[in-house]
Amino acid sequence: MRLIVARCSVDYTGRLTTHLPEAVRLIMIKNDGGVSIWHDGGSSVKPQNWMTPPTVVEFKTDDADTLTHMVVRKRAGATEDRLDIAISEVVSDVTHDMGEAAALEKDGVEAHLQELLAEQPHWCGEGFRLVKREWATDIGPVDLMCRDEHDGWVAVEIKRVATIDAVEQLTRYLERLREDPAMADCQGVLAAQQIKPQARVLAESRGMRCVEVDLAVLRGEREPDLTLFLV
Amino acid sequence: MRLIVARCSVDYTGRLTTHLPEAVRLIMIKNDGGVSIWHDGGSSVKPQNWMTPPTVVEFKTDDADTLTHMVVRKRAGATEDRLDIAISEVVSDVTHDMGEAAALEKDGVEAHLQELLAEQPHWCGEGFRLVKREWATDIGPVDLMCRDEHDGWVAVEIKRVATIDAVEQLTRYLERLREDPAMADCQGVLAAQQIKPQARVLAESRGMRCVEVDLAVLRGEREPDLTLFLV
DNA sequence: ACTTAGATTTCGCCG
DNA sequence: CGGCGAAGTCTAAGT
Repeated sequence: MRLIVARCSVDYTGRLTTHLPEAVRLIMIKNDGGVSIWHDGGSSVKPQNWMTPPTVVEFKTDDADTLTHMVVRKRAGATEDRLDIAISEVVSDVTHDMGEAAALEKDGVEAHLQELLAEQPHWCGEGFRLVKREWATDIGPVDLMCRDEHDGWVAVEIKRVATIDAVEQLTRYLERLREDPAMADCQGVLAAQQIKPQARVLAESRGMRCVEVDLAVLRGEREPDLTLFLV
Repeated sequence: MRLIVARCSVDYTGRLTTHLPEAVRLIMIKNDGGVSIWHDGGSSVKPQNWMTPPTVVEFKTDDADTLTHMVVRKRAGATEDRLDIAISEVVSDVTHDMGEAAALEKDGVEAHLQELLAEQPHWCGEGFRLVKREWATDIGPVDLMCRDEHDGWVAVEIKRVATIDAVEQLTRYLERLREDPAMADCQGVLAAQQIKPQARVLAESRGMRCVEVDLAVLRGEREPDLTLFLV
């Protein structure tokens, strides 16, 4: 990884056009050709400009061998994406070998939530039993297909954060499932760690039930809130 | 901006839990408290771990004054987000003053497309006249509200790339608008630089018209394709 | 190769 | 401050 701190201005042309006035910035160049440009202000997680691999990076120097321009190019279909970096002063220029990649291990994303709810479907509704995870339909898989206490079919859509899009998605699944006479009265449940108010309103107006689930409770790390039962 | 290159392992607990095995990485620390952690492999634009401001960053050193741990904390509602960085070797540790911020100037995003179509609504349909941009409904604003050559209402949804979500969005707007008897026969138009095939099929099955627009033509930089008229 | 859906999405606007 | 829509979204998985 090469890290250049330099006073520079940057122009990008590609999907859109942008310009960055001259300032001191960090230019991060990865071995795979990925380039990102950072300033101390602004976002901590999103660069001011960038180009993802595969790229061709060209360095231009003056007579004194000082870096004066960088051009980063990428083929983007018929046209070309281009990052032009004009450098007026190099403050620092170092390269570090970081060795091989070490992947990030995650726990607690939507897939994990689905596993836990598949094991404990009763959190989706009283007496629910799991029939199948990832129940295939021709418009995509239903996260959980269950039967309720009266043996009725229930399609469960799982999100970490449920927005109006999740309601639309579940609506499409239910429309399709109910075309089968055997599932004509299939119910819908939206299960999420967080359900946005508008999503809840839309879901309930369409007769779906909404369930907010707590990851810690699902993992058995914490008891569910018993207040309601104690009153 | 402080740039630390170090052999380290990282644990994050917050919205989810992650672990990064030991490797040499770049730790970028901004003056506002934002922290991001980078490796040479993987994404060029997204850090392996990060924490956005406001944060509290704590540096721990051993007897020889060598950096051994960093803890980055952030209040996140009731709980706390935490980034634990265990450092076994510091390769480099430099700080650069980058001066004041320099904002990014953009051109060519959806807002720009909307401006151009608002000025030249005939690209959305023969004889269209603009009534209002950002026509408010209680489920969000309609991009353009127009009247067609027969004085009929038309709701226009604008996207850079139109997917099935854009069709759903326009469908919701039309449902809501048509509840008003005066707009009971309001039509829908989906205008975009690119319309995905599945979105086009769904839109047309719902009686919406689809229009692909060319930014260069809208800007008057290029003549529309005249082939059809010359044949 | 293309499409779909998730993301610690992030970011910005508007109420 | 919360919700919603856009993003040069990016990225991984499935077809």
